[in-house]
Amino acid sequence: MNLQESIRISLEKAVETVAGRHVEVALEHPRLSAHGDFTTNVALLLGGNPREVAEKILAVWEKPSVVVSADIAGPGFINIRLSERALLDSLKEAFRLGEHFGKSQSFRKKKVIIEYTDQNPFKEMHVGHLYSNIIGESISRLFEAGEADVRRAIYQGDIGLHVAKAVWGMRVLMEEQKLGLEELDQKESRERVAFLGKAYVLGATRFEDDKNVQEEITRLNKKIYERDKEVKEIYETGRKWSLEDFERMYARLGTKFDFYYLESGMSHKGINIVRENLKKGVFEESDNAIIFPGEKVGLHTRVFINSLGLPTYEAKELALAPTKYKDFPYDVSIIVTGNDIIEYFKVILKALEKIDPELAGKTRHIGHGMIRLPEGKMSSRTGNVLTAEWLLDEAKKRLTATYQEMEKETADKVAVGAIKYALLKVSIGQDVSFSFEKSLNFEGDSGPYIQYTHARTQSVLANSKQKTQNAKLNVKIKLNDEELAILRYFYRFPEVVQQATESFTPNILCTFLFDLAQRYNAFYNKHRIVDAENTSREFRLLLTSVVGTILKNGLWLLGIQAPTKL
RNA sequence: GCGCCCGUAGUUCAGCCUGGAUAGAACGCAAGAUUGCGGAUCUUGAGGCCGCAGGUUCAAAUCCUGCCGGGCGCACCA
Repeated sequence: MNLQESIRISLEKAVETVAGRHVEVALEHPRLSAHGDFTTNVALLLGGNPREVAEKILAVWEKPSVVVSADIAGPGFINIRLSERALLDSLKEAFRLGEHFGKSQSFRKKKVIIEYTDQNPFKEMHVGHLYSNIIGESISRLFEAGEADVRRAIYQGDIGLHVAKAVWGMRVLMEEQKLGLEELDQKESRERVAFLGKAYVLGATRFEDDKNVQEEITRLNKKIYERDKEVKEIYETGRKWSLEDFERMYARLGTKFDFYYLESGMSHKGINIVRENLKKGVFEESDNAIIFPGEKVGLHTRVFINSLGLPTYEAKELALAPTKYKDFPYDVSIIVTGNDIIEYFKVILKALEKIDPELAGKTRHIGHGMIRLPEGKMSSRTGNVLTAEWLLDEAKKRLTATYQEMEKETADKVAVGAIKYALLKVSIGQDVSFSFEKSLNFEGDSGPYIQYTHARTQSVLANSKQKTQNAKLNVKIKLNDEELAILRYFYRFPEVVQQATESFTPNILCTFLFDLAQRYNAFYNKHRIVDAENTSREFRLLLTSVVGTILKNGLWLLGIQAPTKL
């Protein structure tokens, strides 16, 4: 914000006079509002008695008019307080910007590609994929708010043993239930994928238990690779069901992909890249396989092409990077996956660094944690898999049971928002303990609470006879401490968005929105009762309008819908 | 054994990258106010050797080292 800039620059000038050299001044927002709007520890860094140094700085500082006071505190911090006028001006500025408040040009014209979700056809979306999706979508939107040119990508494992297991299971189930492909094809999308899910579990279970089945599935796997006539139709139909159902889910989640990459498309290219670089000495041969000797650089040694000459995940990943670049010459490439493959990615990036240092330098891997459900148990063996769909439906079910008057469509938005918020409010990389009770609670640090507060602002504005557009702020009014407290808080929004984007931390945005919502509710709860005397109507409406916009924009950045009525 | 991540209030988590003031929230708990309820709302409060031990620093939850405890990964699955 240029408010902050002007203070910093003038302060640096003062410091230069005192210290005789240029020193960068870091202006921070103190944790306690009693410590002012901005604070700096520059006096502590210059040497000498910090309090004396601070006094000297203050003596020569030509304060911008927005600064009303500056004090020395503690060991030598300089605490700066802004004038009411400055705070009110920032409110008006935010109001003027409206929908643009929080947006910036920080990433203007930067091309950013984000790969996330990475779920596999023939299997249902698991809660882990859901988590990846939620993070990826939010990061995409954060970059979009900075005017980056963003493309969303998904990489899907459409081939491999898991597919063969599912296809095998399909055939068995179809025979048992005397159902044909056409018949199944008529069914609803949800039923079809439930069938696929069942088929996969059957195949996976029997694969473990029965040697004959194991051989059969292995043979089937090869046939799928070769697109053998025997399996072509069933494979392609199953894949179609899967991919169609994914779209239904993406629509529900509010996400949409620009690029779809299939693992089967990377095999050939991956092999070529590895073989070429084998000659250049990037890779080595060992036990008939081609490996990357990661141990030499403190990483794991990994196989890129196995002894049968087939590319592994790593080789395909090497092919994916240039493929993406060809489709969209990016400045930044972000890949979101579970943190269990962090070590693999380090190896892949190291290999890529030797092959194409530029691409490697643009790539950033983000590993997220696992979802823990304390109220239930995880069991993938029995078919009691925790699917994303189940999680969303369960949340919706619980919500409608408690709030029976809520419209179904709204309930779904709130349920999805509740889950998204619960997952985004903790830092990426940590495991998340998910609790329905806490996530769905309309009180406390939850998605529904933010959505509720947003809806409240909209209803306040709708009920007010006075149009906010015409609201003129009487700057002569004396604001009380509460009012100032909210003003001191909300104008940091653009800064928070910026920080969340740069460091991939949507959780700080959650914290901010929650704090703001709390302050607003506390303020409003009082004044709808007391009314008029202590605060001006214009001020309340203007504030409501700005807070509403921030909550709306903030929720959008998190990928959460903001209904105007709950 | 080696590598990576984690350990903060009863619980779930921020804060650690970039060291600063009294370590913050939420839920839960306790007390009070109000109320047409054992519900709702508001106010206040209690609750912390920041895993342990060293080191660096004017200053350490934060940086470094060692240890203890937990999770994950360590060559032809993704």
